Amino acid sequence: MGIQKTLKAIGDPTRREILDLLKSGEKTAGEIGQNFEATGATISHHLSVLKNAGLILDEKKGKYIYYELNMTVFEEILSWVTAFTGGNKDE
Amino acid sequence: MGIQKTLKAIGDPTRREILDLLKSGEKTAGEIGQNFEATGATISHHLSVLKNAGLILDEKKGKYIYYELNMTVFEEILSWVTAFTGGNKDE
DNA sequence: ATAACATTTAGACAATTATCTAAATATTTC
DNA sequence: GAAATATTTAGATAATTGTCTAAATGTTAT
Repeated sequence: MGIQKTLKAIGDPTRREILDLLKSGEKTAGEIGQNFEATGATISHHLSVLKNAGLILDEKKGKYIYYELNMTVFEEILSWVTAFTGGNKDE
Repeated sequence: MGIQKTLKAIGDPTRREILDLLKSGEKTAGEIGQNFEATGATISHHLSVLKNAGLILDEKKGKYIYYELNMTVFEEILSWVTAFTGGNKDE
């Protein structure tokens, strides 16, 4: 997937807030959107960027789409950072 | 300084390459620039963004300006990531 | 002092991005 | 099947960003 998209994705404050919300468990697009003043379309766009960056996963359940964090990709970010701080992770 | 500037700064590939170059020790703006096709002005701009984000420090030595990594801020990024991965940042 | 060198700053431009409104798609309920 | 609900997609626009050239600043050497 590449670290570029991922690091770019977390550079936006709205998207980081979405990630923070998902810390407490999966949520629908609507539930996420309720925490912001932006329109649903805008939140949908951010969700799309996060998904495309691998940071979140989506699962369709009937009328709703549930989003949740994808820990795997957070580990990749961790690897990138620890390559600087010295604490050695894979690669 | 705030994590926003920092995460935004590492979202650009040229800037990440600059950070990678500095892993092996401090370098002048000119030395850094030699690794890219971009003009000196462009590299200078990226150095300015990185410095403003706290990721690098600069020290003027006569005719040259030396840049080096600022580990402190990398630790901040690490904290942000580990808040997701559940890893304990206090140990 | 003047020239040469190292780097930044200023101003301009094109590409990218965040946001909006309106329309489209998909699912459930009546 | 039509209406209601949840979410995305399309198209437009304004703000941000990466890059360039040209000019400015600061330093060293002649």
